[in-house]
This record gives sequence, structure tokens and C-alpha cells, in this order.
Amino acid sequence: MDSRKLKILQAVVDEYIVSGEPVGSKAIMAHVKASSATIRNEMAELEKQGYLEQPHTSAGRIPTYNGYRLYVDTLMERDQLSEEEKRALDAMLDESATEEELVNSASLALTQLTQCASVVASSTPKFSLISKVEVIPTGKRMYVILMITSNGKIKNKVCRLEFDLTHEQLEFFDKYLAENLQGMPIDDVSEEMIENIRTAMGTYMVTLTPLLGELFNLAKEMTAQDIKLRGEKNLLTCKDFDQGEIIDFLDNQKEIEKFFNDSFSDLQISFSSEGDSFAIHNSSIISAPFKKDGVQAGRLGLIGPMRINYSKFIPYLEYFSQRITTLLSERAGEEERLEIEEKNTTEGGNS
Amino acid sequence: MDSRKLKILQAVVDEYIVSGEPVGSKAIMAHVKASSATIRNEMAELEKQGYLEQPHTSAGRIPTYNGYRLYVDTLMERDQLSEEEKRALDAMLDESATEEELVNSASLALTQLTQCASVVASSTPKFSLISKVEVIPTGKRMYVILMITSNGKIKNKVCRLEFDLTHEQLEFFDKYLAENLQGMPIDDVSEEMIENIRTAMGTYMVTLTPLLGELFNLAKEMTAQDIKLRGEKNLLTCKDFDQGEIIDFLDNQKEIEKFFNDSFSDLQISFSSEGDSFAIHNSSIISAPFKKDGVQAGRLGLIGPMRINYSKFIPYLEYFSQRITTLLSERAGEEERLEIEEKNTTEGGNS
DNA sequence: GTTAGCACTCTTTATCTCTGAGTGCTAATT
DNA sequence: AATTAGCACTCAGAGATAAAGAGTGCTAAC
Repeated sequence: MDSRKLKILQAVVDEYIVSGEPVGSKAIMAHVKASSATIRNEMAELEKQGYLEQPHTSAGRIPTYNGYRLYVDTLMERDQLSEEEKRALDAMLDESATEEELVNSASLALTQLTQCASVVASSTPKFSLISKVEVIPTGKRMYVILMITSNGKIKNKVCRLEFDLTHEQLEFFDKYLAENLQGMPIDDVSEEMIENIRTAMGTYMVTLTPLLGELFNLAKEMTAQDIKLRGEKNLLTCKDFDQGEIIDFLDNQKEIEKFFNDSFSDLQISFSSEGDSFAIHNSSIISAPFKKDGVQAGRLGLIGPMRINYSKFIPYLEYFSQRITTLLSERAGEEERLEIEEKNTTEGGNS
Repeated sequence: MDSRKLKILQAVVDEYIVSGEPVGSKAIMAHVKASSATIRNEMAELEKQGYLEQPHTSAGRIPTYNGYRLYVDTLMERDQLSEEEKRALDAMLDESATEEELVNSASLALTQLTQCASVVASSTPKFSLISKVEVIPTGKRMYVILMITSNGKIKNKVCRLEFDLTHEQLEFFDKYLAENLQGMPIDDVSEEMIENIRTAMGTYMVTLTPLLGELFNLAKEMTAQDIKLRGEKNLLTCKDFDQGEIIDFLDNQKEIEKFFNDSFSDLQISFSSEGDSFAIHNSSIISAPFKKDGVQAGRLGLIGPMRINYSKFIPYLEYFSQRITTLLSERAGEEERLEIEEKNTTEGGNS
């Protein structure tokens, strides 16, 4: 493809991203050294090739999905973050907080920086283990099942029984769980396995069955990826979107899930009408993975209009993901370092 | 005030509630036995008295805040729920679930029945006790504080420390909490008290301070009333509202809190522009309390346009609140009954 | 005190015109 | 052969104008 044509396409997308209005041939003259007539001819061809389109006969051009695709894949020039900018971004993160708060602060920062909605999808690493599971009575016939995984995730589920458990029943069950479930990979909790426990309960079986059901649900919830959307306001007030669509989307957020599964381990950019079925027309979703201790721990994402400022926002997103990855690993590293130190101290005695 | 005038006011509100359009004198003729001219005269007076207003000169009348106020206080006739309707409402409740799920199901049902947003505000009864508090290590330098109250509320907080606790430190702290905090009213957890614990920690003081801080925060969160809004979609799509206002409101939901504090122990109806400062113009908030074991446990509410179907929706709201109260007390009652039975069995021996 | 009749007001909707931005095509230029 | 200037043409959007309709307030009759 002609290099001038590419330049024109790039100029159209750049202009359209800032103005939101169809771009005419005259506006392009500022970017490309050619007359408006020449540019018009080229634009007509770009339209034939499917990269541009006209809202109506006598309007300027706007990019098509293919146009955007070409733009983000090869044309776009990503901004380089200056040291100052990096410091500003760092300042928006809760660096010393828990993993969840750290990621949340990045998500919040993104909504402010980009005026888009942002998403945090955290997945429970596949091989995480159950490090604690406990049943706690909290009231008459009310019990809480508490579960903690090796990667520090904690969750509980309240459960109401038809009868109170006797002290022995509770102790038996609690002990059974401690002995048999702790240390086990959480993905191993299956209906089958629950059924096995059920039979192992012997005479307590009937009474404990509802608890086992909830235990199963709890394990499922622990492994389910947890998706949090932020900055809904930005979607609702964005004039590129159809409000009705946005409202429907917000009402049923399950739709996003497929864009944030962890099978992708790179920066990912998708446009609503390519992969067809996404509810919000004219939207694009960008997401980048972050890791903890070397394995993917989730994705940080952005949902906005197709005419999003890719050059600027992608670096933000990547910087945050990398920073989170570094911080989470720094901690791991620091911990190892401390462990070693501790060991040395112990070995060396208390001199 | 003239009884015919009241009838006319009532008719205007009734009509306006179903149509959403300003109501003219002719439409009123179906409700009041008088000519349109007479009605016009009366309406002009009602306007002078501040119960009605005209959007513009040649339009019908709509009620003012005072008009609505008079309507809901004295004019409105509440629908009586038939047995069938009651059964239908019952069917929408998760009756056998936990308290939280039960109340949530009522809230969800309300959004569907009324096309309004619904609110659940659950307060922690003032005199509830800490029935369990525990510190659990969940990873390197990561600890979870777990707290359960006598009324079955459970909550945890993750806390990252600068150093790992030794086994002794942890055990000491855990034991101290168990001995000193369990059984104590949760409202007694004050900064002062935390300071006392801090000094009691002796040499462990420095290490444990961050945990104490989180413990304090956790206790505060436990007592804070928890407000959940549902059916935002209904607000966004309601044409009586200004969308911008709704979006701002949803973005900052703290505003609702004051309408749901438990100082009111009855059905409460407020209109946005009376108590002035509520963000959504033209809205009304209705709420009714529900009790658990005889004491107020929260409020169930509805946020909708001012021209809400009061006659129909207030009975819904009241029915749900009463039903929840009954169910929560039934449980309590049942529990007491069981306790007594148990006691009898024990006393009577195992004959 | 009530009502019929009527002129008047004001919103809403449709139709029309005007303007301007931007195009596509043709013919001239490099 | 590629580029450019020039020009007629198209179409959305903004006003302007007109017609329709709903509802009022007032007057005069009942």
C-alpha cells in the first residue's frame, strides 16, 4: 500500500480521535504535503478499500473498523512516557497497600486519566491451594464457611441449616475439612469430590449435606474470575455511545467476561463490531495482563469509544500493568530476601 | 378546605400519576360531577393555594410538592392486597435463605414490580456484641482480621505488615483479642480503647500497631450502615428525571444515606425538593423499616419519580417489610421454641 | 353558584429555506 | 502520468414560518 495513502489514513484517524467530527480533505493538508484534490482522490480509494467511510455524501471521512485495526496495528505511534509522567502515574497508585487495593487504585487512576470505564479482572491462579477452610457457627443454625487460598484470597459464605449442629458434629466436620481439604488445589473441589466427602460423613451425612453444597459453591466462587468495572459514568456521558446500549450493558455486565479471560497474555485491543456480539457499538476494549510471582494474576482494561486516544492510553495501561507486576514481584522478592536473612540470623546465633 | 376541591386535587394527582401529562379540566370531569368550567375555576384556586401548577399558560395542571404531600397524607386510597397478590409477592421472596438474601430478594422484587430503584439499608443493631475476632496469617506478611458479631454479621479485612509476626506474637495477640474483645459491644471499640490495647501489647507494640489500626477500621465498618441500591437502570430510563442528575447521583451514592438512617421507625415518604438538598429533582423516596427479634434491623426503600403509583407501591413496600419482619422473627421464635424443646428433652431424660 | 361559549395563549409538529462544509468530476498544469 | 485548480452538486443542520390542537380565563347566561 502506497505510503502516502497510509499517511492520509493515519492523519484521518488522528484528527478524528481529537475532533470526533468527520475529517475533510482540507484538514488533512496540515499533515500531508499534497493538495486537497489529491487527498480527495486518495481518500476515495481508501474508502473503496474499506478503511474509511462517509456518514453521508457531502461529509468528511471517518475510519472503519478495518481502518482502526490498521491504525493500531501498524500506523499509530505510541507516546513515550517521560520520567515526570511516570512519577505522576506512580503517585496515583497505592503502592504499599494490599494487592487488591493496589490494582484498584490503578483502575481508578485510569478512569480519571482516560475518561473511559476501566476494568480489573483478577483470576485465581489455576494451581492455588486451599490453605485454610473452617466452619464457624455465628448464630442459631447459622454457620459461616471460611476459605483462604495459598495466594491470600479470602472469602466466606453464610449458610442457614434446618437444625443446629451438635458440638461433636461441628468438630468432626471441621477436623475432616482441615485434614482432607487443606493443601489441596482448589480446582480439585468437584461435585464428585463433595459426594465423596458426603459419604465419608457417615451418620452425619444428612445434617451436613447443605453445608457441603455451600462449600462447593464457595470453592466455585473462589476460582471464578472476579471482574470489577469502574467509571461507569464515563460510559454514560460519552456521546459516541448509544445510551440505551450502555444502560443495558451496565445492567448485565457478564458480557465483558469473555474479553478478560486470561488466555491472552499480551496487550489486546478489540473493537466492538469485529468480534460482533459485544453490546456496545462503537466501543473498543484494551487490556493488558499483570503478573504476580511470575504468573498471570489478572488483567487491567479500558472500555471506551473506538476513537480513543490509543497513543496516549495504551502506554498508561502498559505502564500500570508493568508497575503492578513489578510491585507484586518486588514483594515476593523482598520476602525471599527476608527469609534468607532470617535464616542467616538463626544460623549465626544471637550474637 | 372544600371537599370538592380536594376531590379535584386527588383526581389531578391520580390522572397525572398514570399519564405523566399535565391534566386538563375535561379529564377531571370523569372523576368529579361538575362542568369543566367549574373545575377550571376550582383548579385556578388550587393553584393560588399552592397545590397545583401550570407548566405554561395553556397547559393542564400538575401537582406541586404541597399537592403531593396533601395527597399522600390524606387523600390517597391505598390498594388492599388480595390474598392472590400476597401469594404472588411471597413467591418472589427467598424465604428460606439467609437474612441478607431474603432482604435482597425483596429489593429485587420491588425493582421489578415498580420500575423504580430500590434500596436496602441494613443497620447493625446498636447493642450487638463481638462474638469472635481472630487474626489469620494468609501469606508472607499478610494477615486477615476476621470479626463476627452476635447478630451474625461477618466481615474481614486484609492487612499487609512490614514484618512477619512470630508465632508467639501472633498467638499472644490472638489470645488477647479473644479474651478482651469477645463479648464486648461493638460500639465500644473506640480509638481510646485501641490505644489501651496498644499499650497492653508491651514489647510487641510496634509490630502490632498496624493491625490494631485495621482492627479499628474493621469495627467501624461493621457498625456503619450498609446501603445497597438496586435497579439503577430504572432511574436512568425514567423520563421524569434529568439523566445528568441520575448519573451524578449514581456516581456518588452517599447522598441516600440520610434518607435511610434508622431514626424513623415508620413508613416515610419524602420528596426531593422539600428537604431541599437531594440530588435528583422530581424524585420521591419511600421507605419502611423491618425488624429482627423486635428491634429495627434496617429499611427497605424505593426511589422513583414523584409521580409514582403510591396507592399500589406503598402496600408492596409495607407488605415486604412486614413479611421480612415476620420471617426474621419466626426464625427467632422457632429457635426459642426449639431451645425450650431441647431443654425439656434434656430434663425429661431420653425416655 | 354553576355552566356554556368563545377568544386567546402557547406548545408541538411539519414544512420550507438557507447556509456551509465537503465532495466528485473535469480540465488545465507540471 | 500524476497533480492541482475550479466548479457544480449534495446533504445535514439551523432557523423561520405556518398550521393544528389542547387548554385556559373570562364573560354572560342560566
